[in-house]
Amino acid sequence: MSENAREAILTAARSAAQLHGYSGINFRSIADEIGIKNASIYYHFSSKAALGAAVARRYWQDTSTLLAEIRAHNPDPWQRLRAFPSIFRKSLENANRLCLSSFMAAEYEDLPEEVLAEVRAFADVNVAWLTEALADAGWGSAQDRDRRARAIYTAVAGAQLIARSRTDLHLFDDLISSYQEAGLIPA
Amino acid sequence: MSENAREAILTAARSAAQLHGYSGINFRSIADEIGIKNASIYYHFSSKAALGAAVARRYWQDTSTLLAEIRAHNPDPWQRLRAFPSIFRKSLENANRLCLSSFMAAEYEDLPEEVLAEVRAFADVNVAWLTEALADAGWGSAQDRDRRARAIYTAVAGAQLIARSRTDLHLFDDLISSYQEAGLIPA
DNA sequence: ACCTGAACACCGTTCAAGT
DNA sequence: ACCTGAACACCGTTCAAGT
Repeated sequence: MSENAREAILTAARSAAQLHGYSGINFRSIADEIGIKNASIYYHFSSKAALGAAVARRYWQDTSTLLAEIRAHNPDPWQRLRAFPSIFRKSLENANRLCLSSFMAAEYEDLPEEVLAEVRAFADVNVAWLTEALADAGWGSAQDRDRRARAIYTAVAGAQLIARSRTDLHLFDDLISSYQEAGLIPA
Repeated sequence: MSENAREAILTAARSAAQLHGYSGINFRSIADEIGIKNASIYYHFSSKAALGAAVARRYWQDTSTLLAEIRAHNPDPWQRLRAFPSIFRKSLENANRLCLSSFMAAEYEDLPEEVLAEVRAFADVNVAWLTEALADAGWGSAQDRDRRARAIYTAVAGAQLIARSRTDLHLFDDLISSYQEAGLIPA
């Protein structure tokens, strides 16, 4: 049960964090969910900060894997750029969940530094992936690509946030289409 | 002290909410700050939900006033569109505060319905103002304008969220410039 | 009309104690 | 090695009580 308990805690904490944020990670609820006592969580994670950092680290690592799969399945860089928003869409499809990193960006003032570092890593992974796709597409200069990659990531994260507040997947799709029509996301 | 206490509570709660969210509105801290006891807040607001709704309502009303001033000072609709992001920039300048509505959009799952209604009103006010500016500029069809207004509002809110997580005003300016260069914000 | 103290169930955290 | 019970200071909320 040792490795299993640790994994079960991580899974439950991530699910809670995408719904309620870092501040909404509740040790008693998580413990109940996986059938241990809340004090037991401290055997696996030294503090809420440590648990939060572990959740955020695992989150960007999983996202990095997903992005690598999209890259592997889509040799055409333009297709990759079109596929990028699908990761954010999947969160909304999954019980209206928000990107963990967006939630934690909002909670910036209350986050321990070790958690913040992982939040920044998530953004970096996404921006690097987009930059590479733009480069493969032969789009713009190196500096232009970095700027545009940040703009795309930011706008898509914003679309997820706003669509969530209306529980409206169609609004998300519509915002992404608008970005594409406007030329923000090259197509 | 009666009207003053109510106003003082609203001001302190708004400040806290832009830094820590709805869940971070703390009755004991607010009471300390304005020199009353936490139980006294319930004389002015029947619950945390009622206080949160009052804060969010006041917030979109104040924003609506600010937007009207920008409109009054900028007869040129293109100038108005360029000025729009300045409201979100001011929040960041003010101790890295986030748009209350963005924070509450993240907290969607934990918000009482009466608070959510005010969050939606904030987005509506912003989108309506942008739609009007696009119309005055003779930009697109009525349907295009509504879609584009939503996209601009969403992307700017996203830029504020991401720039906040790096405490980086320059990043905010850079993202807005990218939006303009990409043509998302007509210039 | 406006405010307070004391109590409630709830949080993260600690720690000595169990197996 | 892994888990627990009991305690701590903290939260939103209630309510009877003060002026």
